[in-house]
This record gives sequence, structure tokens and C-alpha cells, in this order.
Amino acid sequence: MDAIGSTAPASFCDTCTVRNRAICSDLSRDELAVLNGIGRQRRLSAGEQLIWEGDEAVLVANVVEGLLKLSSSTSDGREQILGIAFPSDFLGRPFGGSTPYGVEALTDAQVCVFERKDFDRFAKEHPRLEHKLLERTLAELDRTRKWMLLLGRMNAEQKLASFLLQAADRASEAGGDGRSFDLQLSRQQIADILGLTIETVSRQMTKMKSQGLIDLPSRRAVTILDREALEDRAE
Amino acid sequence: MDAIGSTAPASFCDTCTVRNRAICSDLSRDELAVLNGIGRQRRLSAGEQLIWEGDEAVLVANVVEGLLKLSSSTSDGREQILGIAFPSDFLGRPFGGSTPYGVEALTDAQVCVFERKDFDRFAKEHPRLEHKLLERTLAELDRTRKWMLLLGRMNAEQKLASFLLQAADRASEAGGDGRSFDLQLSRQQIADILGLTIETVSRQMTKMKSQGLIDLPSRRAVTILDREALEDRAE
DNA sequence: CGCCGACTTGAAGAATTTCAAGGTGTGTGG
DNA sequence: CCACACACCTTGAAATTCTTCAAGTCGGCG
Repeated sequence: MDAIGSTAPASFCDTCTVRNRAICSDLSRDELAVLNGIGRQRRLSAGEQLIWEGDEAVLVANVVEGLLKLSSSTSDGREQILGIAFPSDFLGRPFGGSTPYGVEALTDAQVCVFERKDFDRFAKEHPRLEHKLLERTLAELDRTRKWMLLLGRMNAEQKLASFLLQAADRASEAGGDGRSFDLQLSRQQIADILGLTIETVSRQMTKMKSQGLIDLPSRRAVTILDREALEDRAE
Repeated sequence: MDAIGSTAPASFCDTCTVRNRAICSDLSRDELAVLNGIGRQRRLSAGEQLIWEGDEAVLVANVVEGLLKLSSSTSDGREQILGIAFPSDFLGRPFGGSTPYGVEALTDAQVCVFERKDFDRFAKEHPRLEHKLLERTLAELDRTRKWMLLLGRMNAEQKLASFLLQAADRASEAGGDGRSFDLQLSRQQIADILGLTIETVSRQMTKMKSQGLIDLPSRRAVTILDREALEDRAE
């Protein structure tokens, strides 16, 4: 509302809730204005696809709000979820090639989208942004590799226990008490993450409930009753 | 044989066989000299460990020669190989944290090792190096995610077929004819890559041989007789 | 109230692991 | 040069785990 000089158009970065955590966090005011110019906000409904598997990589994005899944399917239609993207996470494949996985919103979501070629050019000119992206990519690679151990070497019980513990941790980071939380995912989605069938997931859940490790107050809610025992089963 | 001015100490980069493919490929002569100063060459014998799982990340490295595995183990001792590092690949975890996997030489190997803090500092000051590292890390993440589909959703036959095809491709990149090649790995190591037991790997190999898809002239050698059929089985 | 989708449960079947021998090939010492 | 040891691989049979197929059940919503 004031002096000459503050007449620049409002930037959606100004009100961005992940502004301090996403890869843009190290950028100056001016740099942000440029980035703001090449990006746009986009709302996604739950179930909406942002990127298709095998598409030429034409866009990249930052997650502002909501949850998205990265996934790939076998030719006979079974799906494997390769990762879940949370607010402030980066999506897509900069610098060439195609995106070897699909990206779909699991909940209603908001993302900040860039044309890949615009983003690539901007990134190459802004080493601090590239550095952030590198750190994020390295961290994501570590998480992904850790998940390979689960997929390759754990049985159903260990997979479920690991999954629930991680979900609890995530929920408590987001403000939960670390015991009761909401799975944001259907049984089928959990199965697709763990490389199991929906029936096996369901049976393991029921078993853990009957053994008093967890409670299942409603379909998507979980309460951890005996964290230690759960950690034992996750190994 | 020379003039004054060529008295600089010989740099191991000068004779480096991966010089044009590794992350150092974009560096100038001077930059290379600095990097040369903070790194050192190291020979590893097959089976020798370079980095231990869970260690604080104190060093990073470039692979010059040989094959190394990245792996992680469950508490009951079963191992999952998370990746294989080839010449020109980068190893280790720059920018903080611990290394969540072990690195061990599969063959005699030569690596170019840096103290992590030296490398981190150098990298931050050399955006072109960071850019190379970013591209490499993104590519590795893609490969790793692709592997998750194999681990989570493929059966033993599909896993083996995929593995053999990929091994053949790698061998032909390195100069093979794409049909006959040497597995550089033991049956147990293949099992650890595919998330199977050694017996299952052995049975699948025998089955494919008896079906005329492949031949196994010696323990570690493979000849692909019917690539198309193999591709079918990999889906 | 009844329908629908999501979830659970059961029983049978298939795939993989586990346990247990039995080969094969290479290198070493007699 | 042979024999033996050892590591690595193969094979067989039983056991286990997970999937598949097939009914249910539950909970919300028109």
C-alpha cells in the first residue's frame, strides 16, 4: 500500500509456505522474482496425474502442498510406488532425458511448475540453486537406496513394521504425537509401496492389531501401542 | 625432453583413463591441479572395503578402474546390493551425514580418493563440478528407482532375465559383442543384487539354459542365444 | 435402506526359501 | 602328475511365505 518502488506485481513466492525449505530457499529477492516469472502455480485434485511414465521430461515442479506419488508399472499392470513427494520436495527430471516414472497426486495438492528448459537454464546460471538441488537429490538417493533393502530383503511383517514406524515419524514431524496418526494412503497404495498385495497388507495389519502392537481406530488411522515391539519386528 | 615451465609435478589426472567421463571432465587445467592436490590414488584388492555402512562420511571417491558394490545388510546378516559402481562413477556422500551403505571392491580396483571436507569445499567453489555431480546423481537416482520395480514387482524369472540383459548391454558398451560376456559377479552376488537366494538364481540360470535361451560356457560366462525370448521373460 | 467401494478373511495354490547333499573346477602340496 | 581341499555352484525335497481366487463385512452416502 505504499511508496513508489513497491509496485512490483505480487509474487506467489511471497506467500509460499515452503519458501524456506524448498530449493529456492537460498535465492535473493531478485532471483526469486525471475524464478517467479518462469513458474506458475497449479492445483491438482487427488488422483490427478502431473507427469506420465516415459513422457519426455517437459516440466519440473516443487511441491507446495499435498502428497504425490512417483510410480512405475510392470507391463502386466502391477504398480510399484518409487517414492512419495511431500511439501517442499522437488519433482521431475532436469537436464535431459525422459521421466522414467509417473507422478500422481495422492491428495489434493498444489505445485509450483516450471517448463523444464526454462528451469534448466535458470539452474545453470544459479549455482546456489543447483547446490540445493544436489543436496536434495543426494538425500533422496539415500532414502531410495534404503528402501531397496526393504524391498529386496524384508518379509511382509518387517515391511509393514518399517512402514508404520516411518509413517509415525513423518506424522510427528508434521505435528503429531508420534503414536496416533492418519495414514494418508489406501491399503492398495501401501501394498504398492511395499511390493506386496493388498491382502497381505491387510492380514499383517490385523495380526499386529490382534497382538496388541497397534490399534486401528478407523480405516486410515493407526495408533502405535508398543513401539518397541514394532521396532523389533522391523528388525 | 623439455623446456623450462614443464617442471610441475606429474599429476595423476594426466594419465587418468576416466578423465573425460568422470565429474572432473569439465575442469580447467588449473582447477584440475588443485583437485589433484587434495586427492590421492588408492588401489583396492578384490574384497577390500572402502567405506563401511553407517560410517561417518569422511571420504568420497571416483572409480578409475574395477567394479565396486554398494550394499546394506539386515540385522540378521542378509545383504542387499544397492548398486554397482563402474569406472568414472562417483562414490560416497558429499555434504554431510553418514554413508548409509558400505562400499567394497568386487574386483581389484583403483579409486581416486578425497577427504570429504576438502571435496565439499572444492565443489562449492566450482559450480561446473557440482553440475556434473548433480547430473550424475540424478541419473543414478533414475537407475535406482528403476531397480525398485524389479525388486518389488518382478518374479525370479523376470529378475534374472532383466539382469542378464542389462549385463549384456554393459558388456557391449565396454566392447563386447552383446552376446557373449563375462559376469563379473558370483552367484551369491547376483542373488544379493536381485533380492533372491543363491539357489533360486542357480535354478533360474539352469532353466534358461535348458530352454535354450542362454548358454553357460563356464561359471562366470554367459552367452545369450535368444535375446528376444529373454526380453519377453523380462516382460 | 441399500448400494458401493474399500477392506477383511478364508482356503487353495504357486513361488521362493530353507535345509541337505552332491558336483565341479582350480590350485597346492605330496 | 595325482590327489585332495576348498570354494563355488547345482540339485532335490520339504517347509514356508506370499499370492490368488472367492466370499464376506464394514462404513459412508445418496
